[in-house]
Amino acid sequence: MRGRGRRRGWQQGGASRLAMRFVEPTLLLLLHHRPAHGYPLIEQLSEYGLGGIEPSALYRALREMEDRGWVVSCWEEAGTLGPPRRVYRLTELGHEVLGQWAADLQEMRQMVDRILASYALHMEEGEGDYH
Amino acid sequence: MRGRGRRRGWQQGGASRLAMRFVEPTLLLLLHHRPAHGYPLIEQLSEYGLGGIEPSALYRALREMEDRGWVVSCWEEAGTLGPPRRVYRLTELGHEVLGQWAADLQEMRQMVDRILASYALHMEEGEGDYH
DNA sequence: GCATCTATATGCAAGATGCAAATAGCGATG
DNA sequence: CATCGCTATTTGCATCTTGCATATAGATGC
Repeated sequence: MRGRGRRRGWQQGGASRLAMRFVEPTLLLLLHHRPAHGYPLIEQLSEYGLGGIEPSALYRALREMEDRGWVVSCWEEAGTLGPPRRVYRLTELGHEVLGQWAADLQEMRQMVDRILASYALHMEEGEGDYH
Repeated sequence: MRGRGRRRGWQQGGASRLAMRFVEPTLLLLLHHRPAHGYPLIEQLSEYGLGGIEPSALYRALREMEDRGWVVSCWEEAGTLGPPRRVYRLTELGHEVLGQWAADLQEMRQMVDRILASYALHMEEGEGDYH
């Protein structure tokens, strides 16, 4: 993997910590789509705007999700392009958690919309002044 | 302040940590609207869906924003309903940071849209199954 | 053999968070 | 005036999270 998926734009400053919070639900979504091992998920996350995640953070997130019973893993020894792969698969519990995350993200989106609307309104009125 | 603004709904589990990330930009927005001290901001945050924030977390966030030069504070001794108030006011730098936050939140909103759209699509196709 | 890519894991310092508690001024009630 | 409840801010601390470096190691091509 080359220098692709570096962090840029919104993923800096306070927003970078914000981005990390979306790793968990996005992993659930990707694993809901199909079972996978960690390494390619790094690239897939960047397609969702989560580029540049630390590999260690990703692997730790997957292990923790397994501890919670949201996923289960097994080793794939043959046919890899390197060492064995730990392949994760969503459980029924993980499926439920994903559903809850989807609901939470919708509520969160409404909150963000409220913030942005309030900001836009105030910019319009105040012509971008500060006091 | 009575029992209002307790945490509920989306602000539980992983999403509660997510919510914390919006405290900083929301404070910038509220202080952009008008200068204020910490205590009433607790209630105002809950109007933006950030109810139940720990007072200590709020006060620490304000102090840190001051360390970074995004706000300045002064003491209001007279006319309070209790002890002196530390009143915060947005600086020009804070105004710029708020603008950056607004841009970041818009990008983040797009990311969430992509996640939710992908989830909805997959639910439609798979009838909510997991594999 | 050696470099490179694939693949996962650990260790640690620094930073963020939750919860409890300390401090203290003000107003109302008895 | 003693006390209660609300207003108001701060500190301490244990724990959790994060970023960064590093260890390990199989596969492939030169």
